[in-house]
Amino acid sequence: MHKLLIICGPTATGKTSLGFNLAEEFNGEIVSADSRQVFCGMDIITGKQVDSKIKTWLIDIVNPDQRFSVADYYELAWKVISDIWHRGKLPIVVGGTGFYINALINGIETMGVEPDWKLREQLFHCSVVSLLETLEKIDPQRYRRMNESDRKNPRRLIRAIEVANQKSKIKNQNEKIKNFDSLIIGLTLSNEILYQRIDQRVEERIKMGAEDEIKKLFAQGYNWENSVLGVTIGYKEWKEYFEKKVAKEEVIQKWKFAEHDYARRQMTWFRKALRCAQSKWFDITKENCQTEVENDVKSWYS
RNA sequence: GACCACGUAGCCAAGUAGUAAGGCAGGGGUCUGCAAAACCUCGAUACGCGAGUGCAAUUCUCGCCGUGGUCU
Repeated sequence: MHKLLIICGPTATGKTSLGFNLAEEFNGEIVSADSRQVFCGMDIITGKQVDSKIKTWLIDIVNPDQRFSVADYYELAWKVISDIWHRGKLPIVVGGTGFYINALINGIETMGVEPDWKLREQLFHCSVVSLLETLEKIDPQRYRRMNESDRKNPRRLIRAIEVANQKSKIKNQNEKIKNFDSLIIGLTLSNEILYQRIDQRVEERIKMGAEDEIKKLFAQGYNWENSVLGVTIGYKEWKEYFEKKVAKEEVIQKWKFAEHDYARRQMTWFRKALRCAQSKWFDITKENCQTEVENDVKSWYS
């Protein structure tokens, strides 16, 4: 059976470096699972890393003003993975976007129901209550399945209505499930140290020219509204700075906090994912972490 | 040294004679085509110290300490 290695974990845990090492050792290629590194020109702030010897796929594949979603990721990622398999190499999925990784492994049943942008725009102005009423009317089952959190989430409600409108397009789950042997490696460490690492990395990115990167993107015609910049950590925090409303120090602090928050959300995702599949956590602050991972992969791969 | 102001959770910050908003930070969670998004949820027994008046003080009075400012 084909093998698929997956490396996940919150930001700033060294997933990419580990990926490169393992790729070298096991004749692999990297398949990125990162919802922001797909965008061209967003390099420093999203933390893109390249290795001259190791091929990395699914980085720099669209422009910041183009739409990209899990569905796109799913299609592309499987295409790439199949290709790597055909060439007799090991695909190593590396990334922090839990949603993408989860979709890749388990498939998405409503995939195939494309976004109805007209509908979305229409419903955008509706209150949560009226969205709920609409959904309850057209798809009571879905309504009942939703939890407290999702019922108050307009974005999810709108999507649910969108799906309900095109129910016939929901694909059979089985079609989407691929057959492969996967090993998931999760990287962790205590929040305290993780936050220190994040803060340090933010400082480094500023030194590397984060501010200039944003200016360059502006110069290319991208702005907070027409691109993904306005909803991306490390970029959106600068908005008020460029509007001369806040000092740079404040931007930096907000950026750090946003990364902490993001790391926490990533962890809740991975905690769940790693509970079921064939997977294992590694504490990167442990001395022999790297060796342990290598041994695990070795015994799984052979 | 004198005068004035202030002293509320890790930080910022409201407020009241009957034991106290909110924000940030922090923790937990949701998740099936925007996911670095969007959304849900949870704390902490915080009113500088001492005395006085009051049924009752964080809230009033006095003293002390601390911080900031003004003045000679």
